[in-house]
Amino acid sequence: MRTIDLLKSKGVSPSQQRIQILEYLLKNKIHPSVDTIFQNLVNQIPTLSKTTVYNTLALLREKQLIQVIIDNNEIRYDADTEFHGHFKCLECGAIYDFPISEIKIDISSIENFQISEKHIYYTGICALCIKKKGDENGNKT
Amino acid sequence: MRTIDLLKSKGVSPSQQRIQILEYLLKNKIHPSVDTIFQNLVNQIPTLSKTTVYNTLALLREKQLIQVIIDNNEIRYDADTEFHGHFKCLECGAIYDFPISEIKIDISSIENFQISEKHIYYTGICALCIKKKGDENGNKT
DNA sequence: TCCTCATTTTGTAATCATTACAAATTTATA
DNA sequence: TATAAATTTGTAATGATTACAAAATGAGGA
Repeated sequence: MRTIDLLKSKGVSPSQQRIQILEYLLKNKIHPSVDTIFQNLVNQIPTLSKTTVYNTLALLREKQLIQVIIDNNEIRYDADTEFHGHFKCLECGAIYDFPISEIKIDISSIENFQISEKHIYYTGICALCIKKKGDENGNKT
Repeated sequence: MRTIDLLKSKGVSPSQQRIQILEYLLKNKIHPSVDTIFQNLVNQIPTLSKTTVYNTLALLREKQLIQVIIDNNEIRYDADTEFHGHFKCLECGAIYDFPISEIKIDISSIENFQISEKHIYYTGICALCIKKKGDENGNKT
């Protein structure tokens, strides 16, 4: 589906800014921050304001066209709205996706609760960074 | 185990500030923020500085004596280090614990990754707030 | 086409949690 | 007691996010 129709299907009028921001997220699956999105789009839309990026992302989130990753210092964005987990590498800062096939929770403690968002967020060191560190140590002596 | 021994067992020298902060978390299972902790302890330790609270919590987290809940606007703290999920009510702000009996992830995408923290964070509206809202609507007309 | 109203965008100025940093205090050790 | 190390403290940044009002844009009717 075209980005315009995606927006329309959720009742969002497709302004240039909204189209470009959503399109950026659909094409760049790097879980960018507000600042990354802004820096990458301000070339194409020279008048773009960071407030617009904030406003638009809040709207897209509300309409469930995107989901957010609550990171330590900032929020990162993901156009993949399927339920999945995120892994943040504390070394290089990259955020990886990983699938979740099943999660069993004892529902009794939050029975009758109305759930709106589910976040699965792991932190640690990714394989690339572990290897990099190992190599560095190996080169010593 | 006494709080002092708990600290010692992880190699943390048990200063008054550290004892009181950890003890506060052990006794008040409300997932408090830095500010809540500070406000509640400054009566007992009049010289207490917010920086100390930050420093201490970072230390306790590093030593795995506590875990953190990465909330939208701030970090909240939990002395229960067992793996479990958190539910944040967007209406009243309370954070509930819930047990997780099993979580199956397709490990292949993050194979050989070194995991240090796992966060399971749901948001929505808790049963109390749903009921409250229902009652309010019922009282109308 | 022009006018008017509603929507969207923009820029600036707050807000607020967190961090940086260096001085002051406390504790441990010789 | 004297000295060094560890801990605490206060103040000043930092930086993401929000508030808010003005400016720009777009839709619909006369």
